[in-house]
Amino acid sequence: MPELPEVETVRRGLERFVVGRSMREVFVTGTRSVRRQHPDELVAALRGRRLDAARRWGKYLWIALAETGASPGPTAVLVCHLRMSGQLLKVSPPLAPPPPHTHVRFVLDDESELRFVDPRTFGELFVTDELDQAGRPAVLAGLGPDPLLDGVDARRLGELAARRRVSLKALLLDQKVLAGIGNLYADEICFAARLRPGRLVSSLGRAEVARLAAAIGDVLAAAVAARGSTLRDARYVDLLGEAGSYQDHHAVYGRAGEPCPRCDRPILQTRLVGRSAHYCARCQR
DNA sequence: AAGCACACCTGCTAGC
DNA sequence: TGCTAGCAGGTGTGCT
Repeated sequence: MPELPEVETVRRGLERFVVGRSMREVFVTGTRSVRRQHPDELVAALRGRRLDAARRWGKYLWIALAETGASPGPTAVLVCHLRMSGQLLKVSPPLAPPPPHTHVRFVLDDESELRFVDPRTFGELFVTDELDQAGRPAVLAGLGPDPLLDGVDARRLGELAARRRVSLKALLLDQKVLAGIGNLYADEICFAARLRPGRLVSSLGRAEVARLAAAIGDVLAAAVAARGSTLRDARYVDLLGEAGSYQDHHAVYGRAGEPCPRCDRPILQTRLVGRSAHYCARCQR
């Protein structure tokens, strides 16, 4: 499931292999992946545009568009969210036929193709020209700070935690609090912070909040360095189809019954805010 | 106001 | 062996 580290890895791939190219043609099939606007509108906004930059905020990804040749036209961006099963893949010639669940194809000016593949069709693409002063899509204004781009403010986190009656798991998953953490990294962060995912956040002490803030930054940075997590069943791969390696460093996620890497007691699995949660009852309080 | 359950999907897996 | 029910989860919506 693409979360911040996976989306960041895809972004870096776009920056390296796609930025600077132009879109020769765009093909949209099906009705699910482009649903905020008519596909014709998206195609018209993209055709002939140069891909100028790749940016990210939480799990949202976008590509800044520029006119080719002539003076810079009105700035617009192509926004993408991979949700559960979305992939952006760059395929160079000779072009294999698009795999099943390929919903959008961008033909680039070097004869390569960027593809949006998404079996579960939760992911989406849209074009917008409504940007804030920092050049971010205005529709994303509700997102909280990005832990990687903005850092984690322990004081703000502590103040938020003090006045909310939710579990730590729910707080970490709330994209208005911090943007980019999903179910997998929420569990890994809780383990690194030695806090149970079910802990009520209003009960956290100052030292515990400090541990939490540090763990958020540490876990996400390590996961980005490992190019994200590719699970057995999940289909996350980077722009060129390469798997990540952070799954080899998971302490708790998907490891129910296996020994805790710190104390050897079996990892427990439970259910919290409708999600699976994994933790060590001895190491996490 | 804020927290919660549910819908949206398809592929995989456990269990019969 | 073959079928099916259940599970996986990010976000938006609607209910309590």
